[in-house]
Order: sequence, then structure tokens, then C-alpha cells
Amino acid sequence: MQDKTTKQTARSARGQAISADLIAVVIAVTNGEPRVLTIGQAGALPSGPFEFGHRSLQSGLRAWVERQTGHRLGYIEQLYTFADRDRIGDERMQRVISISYLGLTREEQAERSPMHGWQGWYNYFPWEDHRAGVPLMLPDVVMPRLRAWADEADNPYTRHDRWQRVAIAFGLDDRDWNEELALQRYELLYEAALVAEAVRSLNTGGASPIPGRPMIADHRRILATGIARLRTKIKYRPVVFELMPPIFTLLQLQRTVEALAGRLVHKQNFRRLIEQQDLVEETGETMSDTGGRPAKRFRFRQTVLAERTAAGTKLPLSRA
Amino acid sequence: MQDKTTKQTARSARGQAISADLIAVVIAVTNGEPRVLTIGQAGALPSGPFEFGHRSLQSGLRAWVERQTGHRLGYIEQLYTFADRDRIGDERMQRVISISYLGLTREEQAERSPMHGWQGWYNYFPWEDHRAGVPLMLPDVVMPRLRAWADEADNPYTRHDRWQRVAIAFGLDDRDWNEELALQRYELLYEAALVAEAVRSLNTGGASPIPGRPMIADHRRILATGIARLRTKIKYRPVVFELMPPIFTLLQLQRTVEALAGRLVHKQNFRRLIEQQDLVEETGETMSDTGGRPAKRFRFRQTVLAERTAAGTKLPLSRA
DNA sequence: CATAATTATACTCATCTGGAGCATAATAGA
DNA sequence: TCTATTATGCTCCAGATGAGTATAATTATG
Repeated sequence: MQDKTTKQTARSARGQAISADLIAVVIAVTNGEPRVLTIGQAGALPSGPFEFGHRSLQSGLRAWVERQTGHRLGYIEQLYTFADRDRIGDERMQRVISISYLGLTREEQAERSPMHGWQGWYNYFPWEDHRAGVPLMLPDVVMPRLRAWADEADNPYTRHDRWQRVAIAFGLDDRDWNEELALQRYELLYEAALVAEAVRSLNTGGASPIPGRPMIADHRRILATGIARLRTKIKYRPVVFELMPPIFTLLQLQRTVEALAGRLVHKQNFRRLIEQQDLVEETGETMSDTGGRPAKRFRFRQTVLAERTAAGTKLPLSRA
Repeated sequence: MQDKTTKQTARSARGQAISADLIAVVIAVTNGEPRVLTIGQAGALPSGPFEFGHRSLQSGLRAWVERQTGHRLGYIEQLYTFADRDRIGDERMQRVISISYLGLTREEQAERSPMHGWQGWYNYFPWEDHRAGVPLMLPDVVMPRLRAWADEADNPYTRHDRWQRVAIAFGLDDRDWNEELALQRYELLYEAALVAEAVRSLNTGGASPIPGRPMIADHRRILATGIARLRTKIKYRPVVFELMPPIFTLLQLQRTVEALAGRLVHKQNFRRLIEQQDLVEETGETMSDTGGRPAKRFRFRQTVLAERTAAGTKLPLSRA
């Protein structure tokens, strides 16, 4: 009886025809700059429809990225799935589900292919790079306009709510800047119609967008999702190594982390953290063209991968 | 030129017809027992196809859960999206994408509807409840069979790899039990064909499954995904409160956390943690039918929700 | 009513961890 | 040789965390 309910509903499902798009946020870090793999005029992420022939979502994604950019993906993980109303097919309106993935690689491979481009991700999010201090555009351009946006609300509660969200996302008052909130910041800027995509779709004429390169459809939002995820993840899983060459110095590793986080790290403490976790081992060689004392070279200890994949966070557990 | 490439591939997408299923893992905690909302003979999760009329994936999911169980969802978050080969339509083979969500609620509401059932989640995963110590079935049944599974591999590397994965997932040797690895454990048990679903689909005759109620298709795996996600999340976001009544004592809160984590918590430290984070405030009343000294009653401070939604983990940052 | 059992709370203590900064070492370049 | 720059080793301190001790306030029981 109850089983029937289930089956019937499931059956009606098959009638609806929809399509699914696979979208990839592929990241690499070169010369201390995080980059994202793009296609077209660097205004789009590699993507393509999930097809019948694909063995799985992942393999479909790999196929599309390879076809469009010549780049072969290594590590990938799912980001998010959504189905917006405004995503429309060609002739008739048709529902499209977008399934996005985050991929990590080293840039070098397949660098030759002409159909792809690695773009510094801070071109799309200039307000996210705090390595050289707070970007001037924040106090000079972004904050005033967000302030104005908050104030323009009729309802005082809305005003307060808007401003509080801004304060949290951008670390105002005595709050710290939290690099993990990249997505929330982009969404706020979109809501406030300060990014080109919002002006475009909301048709909010007049105001010009703040600096930062736009992308087609919602690709920039997807990129922001990937950045936020990666910034969170590097803190509890050794994923940075997916972006590193086989051999590296601790400073190179540090620069990579800083590039991703968009902020600086305390050098000595960074080394302590890495070493005490047994994440790396010395190769024995040193590297001397560092401009100072030669640095020891390290390699990632594959061994820990299995163990560290499992992490764990805090709870006042009892051992008994 | 490159833009064309994008558009063309996007276009070819529309031809493929696939369907998408929405699947819900809805959790509540009653009397210190975590429960999941099921339909049918308690062997399935609420689910249904994503339809053209649905405003979004989320609203489609809410509609299905409400129709099938009479339960109105509050907090929900996306879990995972997958597209298995073996998921087949009625007549012809058709691709189905499954999009799963985690929902948190209080059981009370709509308790009356006859078409639904709240099932203790440890019925499905008896090896996951370590509140009363390590379940006997682990040393008595599960571990020996996992050991045998590891040993039956021809390749010594495979043997070692299998056993290492088991050791990590189940906290052997000097490792701690990590409650967050619920999904990995289920997947290992599936791989070793120790759960009914695996025996069913792999057609591995003979061996009987270990204790633990099975579900249809991959619903139990999805449930495991939800459990793992929730166990991880309660540690850095105040989501537990979605499961609590408006007013509660600290012990009730603790019992809820313990129910989810499947392990005990140090009482004094738990209170310290909660209080120092300003997550709750006293109502002024006390509750005296606790069997001992009356307990103060608390309520969740909605105020912190906005702030705490943003969290942050560790990195040796520098403030300069 | 006295005592036991049970739950609530307040504190103390020993570690561990993370943020900062000082000091020294080892090179290249002026 | 002196200076600038990067690499490394160590120390300090404060706050967070795991455990355990000591009371307080009720209910259940004999």
C-alpha cells in the first residue's frame, strides 16, 4: 500500500525530460597565482551536457574538460547542483540541472593546447586578494556602495539585516576578514547589483559594476563556490599537494597556500604545522636560487594520504 | 570562435533526455534517539522526480516529502548528486540523476499522518552506536568478516590496502573511533558484500549479511551520507538546534548531540563549550522532573545564527 | 526523616595548540 | 666586508581542551 505510493510517484518521474550540464572549476597555482581554467574569451568555465554515453558524472566531466581544453583532470570533487528557473534551452523552455565540480591540477600539463586559458582567479574577484593588505577597492568602492544598498531599503529591519550581512561577510567592525566567505560575498554583491551579471539579468540600469571580470551565466558564482570550498578544505585535508610539483620547498608550499587563501601566513608557524603533521619528507637536496640561504627540498608523503583523508574536528568527547 | 565551441556543446545537450530524482534524508531526535523519516515499509526514503512545475530543487523536495509523509521541512541542505548506471526507467533504459538532501526537524509536527514512519537510524547502522561502548557485533561479527575479506584478496598489496582501509575506518590498532566515517564504513561493508544491498546486487550468494536493516536501491548509502555529514557539521555549525524544542535543558541538548555522534560527551566540558560560545540563554525557569537537582532551562539565541553561520578553521595566519 | 541515588554546576589542573617574535644560519650581491 | 634576503630553530604566552574533584539541590526509598 505504502509501497505503491512510492512506485507511482517514481513512475511519473520518467515522463519529464530535462537535461544536465556538467561544469568544471579547475584550479592550478603557478608563480604564486591561483588560476582557473577557462574557455572562450575567458568568460566561461569548461562545461557540457551529461550524455547517455558517459559512465558517470565524473567521467562525463573529465571528457568535456579534456575535449574543450586538452587538459586531463586528476583530483576532482563535487561542488553543488542547482536548477535555476532562468536556465533555458534553445527553442522551447526546458529545465537544465547544473552539476558543478572542483578540480585540482598542476598547470604545466597540456599547456600547449590553444583552446584554453588559465586566468588568475583574482581577476574575477579582485576584492578577495588580501595578501598585500586590504585591497583599496574595498574601502574606496565596494563598502560605500554596499552601505548605500543597505540604506536604500525602506524597511528598517531590512536595512539592519542587510548591513549585518555585509559586516559579517566583509569582516567589518571588530570582526576578522574570513577568506572562506568568498561565496557569500559574491552573492551579496550580486544581490546589491554591484556585479555585471546582476546588472545584466536584473536589468538594473544606471549603476556601473565594481571592478572584477564577469563570466557568462552563473559561472562566476560557481567559481566563487569552488574558491570558498577550496579555502575551507585546505585547512583540514592535504589537498594543496594536488597543486604542487613533486618536489618543492616549504616556502613554495606556503606561497601556494597563501595564494589560495588570499592572505599571508606566519612562516615559522606554517613550517611547524606542516612538519609536525608528517605531511612531507626531505629529499636531501637543497635549492639555492632562492635569493638567500638555500632551502631544503621536500616531497609529499603519499603514505599519509589514506590516514589524513579521515580527519575530525572538535567535540568535548570522553575517552571512557 | 571559441565562444562558438561553447554554445555548440551546450546545444547538443538539450537533445539528451534524462530525469532527476530528489531524495530526502530527514532527521529528528526524540528521547535521545536519532530517527529518519521513511516511507513504505520503512525501507525507503521520501523521494520523487524533479518536475517541471517545481520552482527549484529544494522546493521540489519539500513538495515530495510533504506529499509522501505529511511532514513540512524546515532546514535543508544538499548532500550529493550521482548518476548510476544501474538506475533504470520503466520500459526503456533511461538515465536517472539522484539529488539528495539532508533535512533537520523536530519529530512532533505532523506526527499523525499514517503514511510515514520515523525509524531509529541505528536500526540501519547498528555498528554506529558507541554510546554504550563498542557494539558487540563489531568484534564478534563485523571485524572477523572484514578480516576474511581482506585476506581473500590474491594480491598482497590489495590485502594490505583493504586491511588498512578497514583499520582506519573502524579505528583499529591505536587509532580512535571516528564517528564521522560512517559513510566510509558503510561503503567498506558494501564492498566486502557484508550488507544485504551488496549481496542483492552483486549476487554474491552464500554469506548472510551482518545485522542492520537494509533499504531499497541505494537509500541506505544516502542515509549514511547524511549521517556522516551531520556528524561532521554539528561540530562547527549550530545545527543541533534545528532538532531541539524551543526550550531545553543542557542535558537534553547533550543527549541530542550524543545521539547523533553515537558517542558520549564529557558533561562539564560540554556545558563550558556551549556557554562560552553564547549559543544559549537562560529562560529563568527550571525543570525539576529530571530525577535530580532541577536544571535551568535554556533557549537558543537566534542572534548568533547569522554570525556563527560563518565559522572558520585553522591556518597559521598572521594578523599583520 | 535520614540516607542513597541522581542530576546540576562550579572549579581546578595539566596539556596541547596556535599566534608572535627573537636569534642564528647560509647565501648572493654590492 | 657589509647588507639584504631567505631558511630554520626555539621560546613565550594565552586560550582551548580533556579530565577529574567538590558541592548543591532534588527525588526515591527504607
